[in-house]
Amino acid sequence: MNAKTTITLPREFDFYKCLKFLQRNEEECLFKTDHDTIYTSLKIHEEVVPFSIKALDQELELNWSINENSEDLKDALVIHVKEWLDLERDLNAFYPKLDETPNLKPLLRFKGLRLIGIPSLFEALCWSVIGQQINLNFAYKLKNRLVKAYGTQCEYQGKVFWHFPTPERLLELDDTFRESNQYSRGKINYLRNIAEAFAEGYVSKEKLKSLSSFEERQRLLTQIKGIGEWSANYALMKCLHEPQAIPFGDTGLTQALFNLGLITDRKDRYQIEEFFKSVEEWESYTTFYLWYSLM
DNA sequence: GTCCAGGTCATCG
DNA sequence: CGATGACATGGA
Repeated sequence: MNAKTTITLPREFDFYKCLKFLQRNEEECLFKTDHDTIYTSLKIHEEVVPFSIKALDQELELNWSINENSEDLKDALVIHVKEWLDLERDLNAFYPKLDETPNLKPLLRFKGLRLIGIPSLFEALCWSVIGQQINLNFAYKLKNRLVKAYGTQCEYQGKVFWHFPTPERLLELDDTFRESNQYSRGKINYLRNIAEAFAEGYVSKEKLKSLSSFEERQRLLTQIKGIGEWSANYALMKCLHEPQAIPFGDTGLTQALFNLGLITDRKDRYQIEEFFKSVEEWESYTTFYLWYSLM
């Protein structure tokens, strides 16, 4: 049996700009897209539920298959999609900031783009480790192999995609997998460290949310070996939509800032800190728009 | 062949 | 402390 619901869209929202970001790499396996729909999955009560998100004029239409214990499935899906696509944020305070800073005006052409997140903290941290130090194409290849070896396959409306592995599954990572899949020793160790932290309950999204300051949240994450400042801030930005989470050291970020003439020395952290003072409270949104400017 | 990609850690001086 | 090298691989 099929079920559906809709989400009314906020004012500043452009589905196709978001879709372009989602379509940036063909190796992406956690969701699939076509011209107006996203196909993906959400885990609820230990069950992976595939569903679709279709863009209509004024709303998004969610579709999924009904099963026995899906009482609160609808609410969970709506909350998840709102979080993933950051639909609740009021962007009206952001665009004046871009308009006021001369070199940021080019970013106004991305109006309606939302900060596409990674609602699962575990996945966000693993993805940050996979992306460390290598180019994005290679990172997507590595993620693809990891997910297909340890994740869950889904099929919905004729599309095939995957759900990210659990921490318990990634505890199984070993040298056999490493050697045949071109992972470095470092990445495997780091992924295992993250998996351990989650399996033991030492790190969780709930725990992170209960901390009262950015510094405390950053500290909890960087206690995992393999999660440095860049990875912690990346995860805080993509998972908690933390406004002040700036992924310092990010080559894409510095490249974009340099392209727009906002910094003159790509290695000068001070210049980057100074720049971000001009977009206070919107640091992560600006970062996301800067990344988008590179696509 | 060299250098750099959505970095991090261990090991120096 | 700050500097340096290793890490796996592919593309420019």
